[in-house]
Amino acid sequence: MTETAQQSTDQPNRGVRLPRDARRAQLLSAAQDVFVANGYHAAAMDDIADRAGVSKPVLYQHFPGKLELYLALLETHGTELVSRVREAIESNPDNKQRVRAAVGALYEFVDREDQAFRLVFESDLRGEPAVERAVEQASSGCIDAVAEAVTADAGLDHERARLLAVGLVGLSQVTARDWLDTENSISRDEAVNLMSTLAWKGLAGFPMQQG
Amino acid sequence: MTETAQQSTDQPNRGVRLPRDARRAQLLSAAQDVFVANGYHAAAMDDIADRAGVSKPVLYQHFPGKLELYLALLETHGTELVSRVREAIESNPDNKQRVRAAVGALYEFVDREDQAFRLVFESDLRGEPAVERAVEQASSGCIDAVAEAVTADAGLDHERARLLAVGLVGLSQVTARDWLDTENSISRDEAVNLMSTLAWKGLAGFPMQQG
DNA sequence: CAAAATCTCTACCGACAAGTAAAGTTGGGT
DNA sequence: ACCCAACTTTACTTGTCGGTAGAGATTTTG
Repeated sequence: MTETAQQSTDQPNRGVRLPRDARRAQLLSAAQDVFVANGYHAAAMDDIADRAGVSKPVLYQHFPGKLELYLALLETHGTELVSRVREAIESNPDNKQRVRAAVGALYEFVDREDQAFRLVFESDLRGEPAVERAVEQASSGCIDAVAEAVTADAGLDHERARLLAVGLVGLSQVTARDWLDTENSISRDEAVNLMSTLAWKGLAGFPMQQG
Repeated sequence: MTETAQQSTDQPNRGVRLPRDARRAQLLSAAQDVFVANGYHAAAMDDIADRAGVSKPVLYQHFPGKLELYLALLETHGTELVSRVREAIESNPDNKQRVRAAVGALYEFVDREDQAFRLVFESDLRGEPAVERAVEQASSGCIDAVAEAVTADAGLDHERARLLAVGLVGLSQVTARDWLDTENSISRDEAVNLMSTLAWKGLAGFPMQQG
């Protein structure tokens, strides 16, 4: 039994009091649903409060404003993603399998039920430094993780290795989103296989190319 | 005394009448600057009018609303991009050079002075069907062009070829943007070389993989 | 040179959403 | 059972921005 049950569409539990942590978690969850569905701008604080079965001031007792609420989600999922990618890479000895694991981690993140990736990869809030920083942090976290693994193997200097890493992460991210949009598509495993093979074969061209 | 000579402080041409087409073009240019700099939401119609040295009602005599103005730019640059990619592919006989030309076209587009790519690749307007359609059209236009070239060469079925094409386009697009952000970086040509090599070597792994 | 048509500007309206103050309500401690 | 404290809610304020009406200027035409 989930004591912090979500109020999806109706609000049967309006008025019930929750411990502070549970309430905060519930608000975050509701906010995520609304932000994912509508984007930052179209998401109204009223919508979020309604979704949580709560009124607006309650929201403002837990978060100082809309931006902070958004940032809390963004940072959580950003670091989450970076962790998953790092784990995937570090828990595999072989470099080829590392690439596959990294691509797999990206796909898994995109395939999550809560669609958290839309916050990180499709944020519609621009010009806000804190947001750009959070997104940049997630992005460069993944890139650095891949770049480290690639540098040694491909025998490239840091700058070029990083560009390759950017390519691999971008490739995974974009294809993962496309794969998700294409409903009746091939299985996730096969998509990951295709992409990691593409990446690996591509990388294989480089040591001899440079040295 | 009552000279309205204040005109020349910011916008020297304030008050000057222009033929309809010229005015429209100027407005589009101003709008692009503002949309690129601030994104859709933060761009105010007043800003655009000011930037064009014109007042707001003039804007509304040429475009029925903010959305239509935005769409006009989006569609123009979207089709422009697709054309460039198609040209790049079709004007090269060799498949390897086709890949390089396609990647080069993406980089060129991103490297344009007016930064039009930010409208197509970083649009912060979501939920508006017309916008999603325009972006989708640009995206799929590029993808299809690449997919056609890839299908024959790699001996893959349509679905997998398309996924690969998505990967190549995504790879180019993401790395191009990253390359642009990294000021003191390697030259565009070398970046294009790196990426198209990565793509080509990666693709080379596929005919034998499947057949 | 004068008058009208046309273009442009200043000033305004209304909608919408973030954030808040004060009233109302519920539950826990004694 | 009662009262206090914390939690919730209703209802409001405020600021911003898309869009518009009517006044003012300028070029063209008779």
